[in-house]
Amino acid sequence: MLVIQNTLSGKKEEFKPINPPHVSMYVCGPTVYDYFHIGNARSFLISDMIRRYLEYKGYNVKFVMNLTDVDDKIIHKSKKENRSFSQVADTFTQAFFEDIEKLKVKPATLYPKATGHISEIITLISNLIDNGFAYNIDGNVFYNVARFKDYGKLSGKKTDELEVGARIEINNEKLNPLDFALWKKAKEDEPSWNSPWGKGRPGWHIECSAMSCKHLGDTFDIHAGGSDLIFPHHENEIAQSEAATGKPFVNYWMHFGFLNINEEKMSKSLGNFFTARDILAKYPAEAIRMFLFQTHYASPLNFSEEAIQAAQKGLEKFTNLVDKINSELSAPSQAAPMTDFDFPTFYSAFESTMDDDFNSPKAIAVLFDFIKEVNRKITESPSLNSGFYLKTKEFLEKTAIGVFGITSFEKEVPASSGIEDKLIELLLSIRATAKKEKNFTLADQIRDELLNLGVAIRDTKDKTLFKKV
RNA sequence: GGCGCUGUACCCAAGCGGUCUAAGGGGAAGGUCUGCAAAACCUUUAUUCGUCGGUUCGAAUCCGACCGGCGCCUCCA
Repeated sequence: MLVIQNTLSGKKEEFKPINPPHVSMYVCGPTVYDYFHIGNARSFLISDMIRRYLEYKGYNVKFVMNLTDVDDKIIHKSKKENRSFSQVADTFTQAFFEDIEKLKVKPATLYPKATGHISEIITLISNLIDNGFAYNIDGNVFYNVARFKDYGKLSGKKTDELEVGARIEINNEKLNPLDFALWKKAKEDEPSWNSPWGKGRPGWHIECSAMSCKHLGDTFDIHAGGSDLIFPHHENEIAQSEAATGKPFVNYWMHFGFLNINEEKMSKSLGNFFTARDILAKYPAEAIRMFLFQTHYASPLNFSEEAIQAAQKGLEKFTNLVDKINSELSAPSQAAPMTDFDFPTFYSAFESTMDDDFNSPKAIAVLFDFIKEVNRKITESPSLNSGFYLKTKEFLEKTAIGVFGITSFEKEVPASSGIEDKLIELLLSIRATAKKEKNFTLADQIRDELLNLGVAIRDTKDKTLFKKV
């Protein structure tokens, strides 16, 4: 039984999709005004992991991630760089897709864009005005928070208390400082669309209501995002959607902890960030994923290169076993008796852990236990039935690869594979001869100098493996 | 000011009232294997969970106070 910590109730609840085996899931995606940073990446990777685990469970997941491609930051950047807002958005949309692919994120079912849904947005705003939940003041349309009695139910905020502490610049046009823009009247040199209220563009929150409704329906299963979106963004989405449809908007709200740096939230405005690109240039996607999944999604996580390196080191246990399996399966031995190994226990340990609100750190601990147990078998008996290796491979494919994407059975083909690998093989065969002749000085010299060149080698019984480091 | 999260070994981190004399990873130390390495395996590395009280037969887990860290209330994943 899968349970999910639901922000709406503040409790763990059993997950019951509206229409099983289908699951509808919406995650707030990027505003495409810059490269995303590793903190943003955390959200993308956590939602990827959640989606993958739901699929592991047999659900058919419709996973929608929006792209905010018109907004103040994009406009600001376009003015600064003297480009059109759509050029800026296109550039960083493309960069977004490049980066998530490198991070081995499984593509969402749909990536709807705000600018592709202007008519849906206008229809939704009209609906809200007609029902008295919104008002138009000189081409600016605002949501009337006071009209929505459940306002604050997600974030636990009370409207009267908010007003007290609010440092919002008071906009006299609004009836209430908490009211937020649904439609922003066009200014000079700003992108705009025609609407019943004149030229303008959508406010930030309305796009998510419009797009999630269009692609997932009035009520859907899971809506997720970073904790900083709880208020006001998700609170406002609820207000908009539920006022418009009269139905519950979302059944399960999930919120992710921040990625901190020096114990402070990583953010663009603080300037204390690393882009995912920068990190990907130094570390493989698997190491980044491992680093992130070794902490529970809702907890804050402090970023440090040491931590990524520790994760990468731990990952070697996976790759070493994968290499071993690959080499065993390339020369299968059916002869040995079938190995006695309790796969079902590991599957159920993995599942019961992940079923508990996606406890990935504990699930990864299960995987390490599994690896240790497999290695112990291998150590005990020199020759094992290939069926054992096949089942081991299948386990890793379903869990470590299918859910976490932290290793792979496919060999990465390096760009310069041709002659380079052949030269290494040549050196290794010379070294093998040297070893046979007990010329260990030469053998060690070859090993040391290969290592200096970034090639680590490892002798096994019948052959020598190498990998580039 | 309001609301919320958090403090576990050298570092990261799970733990959701009893199986905790507390998983897992990194690091460190010793051993087996190996020509030597590497990998793998074995052993060791918190009688203790920020501090002090309380509830309970029983608490890292619940309650209170205090100390420290963070976040939201304004764009932010």
